Amino acid sequence: MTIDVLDMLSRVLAPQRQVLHAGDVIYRAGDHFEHLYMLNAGFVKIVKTTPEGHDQIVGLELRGDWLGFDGIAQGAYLSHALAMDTSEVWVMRYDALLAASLGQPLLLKVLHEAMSRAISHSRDSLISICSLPADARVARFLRDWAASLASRGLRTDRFTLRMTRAEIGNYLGMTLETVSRALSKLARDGVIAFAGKGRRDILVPDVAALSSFVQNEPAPVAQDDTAALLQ
Amino acid sequence: MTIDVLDMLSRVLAPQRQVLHAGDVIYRAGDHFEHLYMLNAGFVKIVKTTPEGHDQIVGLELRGDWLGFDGIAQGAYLSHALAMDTSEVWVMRYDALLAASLGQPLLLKVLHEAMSRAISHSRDSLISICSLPADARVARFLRDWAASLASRGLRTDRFTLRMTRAEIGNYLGMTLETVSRALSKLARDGVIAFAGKGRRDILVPDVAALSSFVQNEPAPVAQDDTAALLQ
DNA sequence: CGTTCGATTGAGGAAGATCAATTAATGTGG
DNA sequence: CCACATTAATTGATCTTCCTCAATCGAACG
Repeated sequence: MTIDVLDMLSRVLAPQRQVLHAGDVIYRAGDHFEHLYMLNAGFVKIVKTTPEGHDQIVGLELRGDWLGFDGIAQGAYLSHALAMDTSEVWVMRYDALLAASLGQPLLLKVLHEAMSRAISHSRDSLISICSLPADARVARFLRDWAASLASRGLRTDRFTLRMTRAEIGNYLGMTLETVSRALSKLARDGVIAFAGKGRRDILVPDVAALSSFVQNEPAPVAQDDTAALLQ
Repeated sequence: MTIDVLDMLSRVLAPQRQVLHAGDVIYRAGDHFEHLYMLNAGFVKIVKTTPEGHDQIVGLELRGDWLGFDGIAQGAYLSHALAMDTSEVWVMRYDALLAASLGQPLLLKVLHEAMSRAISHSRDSLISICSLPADARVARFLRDWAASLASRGLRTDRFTLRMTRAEIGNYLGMTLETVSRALSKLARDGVIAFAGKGRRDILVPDVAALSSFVQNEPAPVAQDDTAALLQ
């Protein structure tokens, strides 16, 4: 389905293609907003610098993902987009996109659906951080990653984390040590296994086991179950 | 500025107005998506039920805010929208909105800007939860609330929290006791004060003091400052 | 006036951060 | 190809923050 979108964009807009290498910047916070990007290959992280000067990873994007929505509101991007691997983005002027969407309602539809998904996704991240203990958060991260790969037709029983423990921890709101311990525990429990020499190649024999690990973690932090009913 | 948007929507679409009372449901997760809503008055919370069955507040909306974006992607809402006070929403069919926007590019512009802001806002919430200790998170919550009121032309030196400690804690990812302790500490430090008999009326003599409290909290949890530079 | 709900405050405990040491993988210059 | 430097990852030992449990207090309401 994301392939359809790529297809359509390619046909309707014939966008300029831009090849990137690990470390390349696609846009930076503060840059004048003019373009949206469609990631056609590779791996991109979205980073935001906090007022206190720390970097926080707020998104990890793969093929078929849009980049740059956060620039629309203020006419400037509010985050950095950085290639973490050899990647290809399609560069599209926002105004050209809007113009094209007048004659191609489907284009507007996919654009809105992508923005809607982006809202839901960041809300889900929030929920994950608020309501799951560290181990389960790491498990959920791996499960979501596997699901991401699956939706793109890639294998999910074995994949390579192309990021450091520190980056994973930053993304999930915990320290790199906690990430490492969580991964070790998951491996000890047989939910995942390591392949290769470095410990970035992950084997997931059973995605369902990962999911049930997320569920069965004892600690439901949340209170306020009456929130939906009261007031 | 949000007034302009309300103005335009009122003129262009003449939307149906719906009055709500505390506890009324605007939409529920799973409901068929058809409408977007513009909140013209009152106070609405967006709640999502986690797979584990707990409720998490993912948004608090005031006058000028849109409701329902998360329904676009899947044709069904993914969250509940609940009035927390007497409120008025304008009900707009999404397809009518799109149709109207063809002849009124400004309409599409404000719609996109609102979605863009929604993405940025939930990312900012994530950052707050990931990178600030509990006290600072509460301080930031109050500061953001004051800023929200200010942008709507309301007074910021005194306002009423129309939610319980449990709801605030749920929204901020901490327990109600921690919220209470944080508020007590802020009051002890003179950054805020309580007015009235109940402890929901907050005095903020100096918004800047709140902000500096957020900044000066000793604990920068984040590591991975090299994230933006490496790889 | 008692009941109920929300808020505060205290004491103890647990999850995870911090500090520190070790090992493994990668890269560099000789 | 090897010694050496560098970065990433693991693991352990403490320490801090915040959660949990519990008691008290206040306000609102019938």
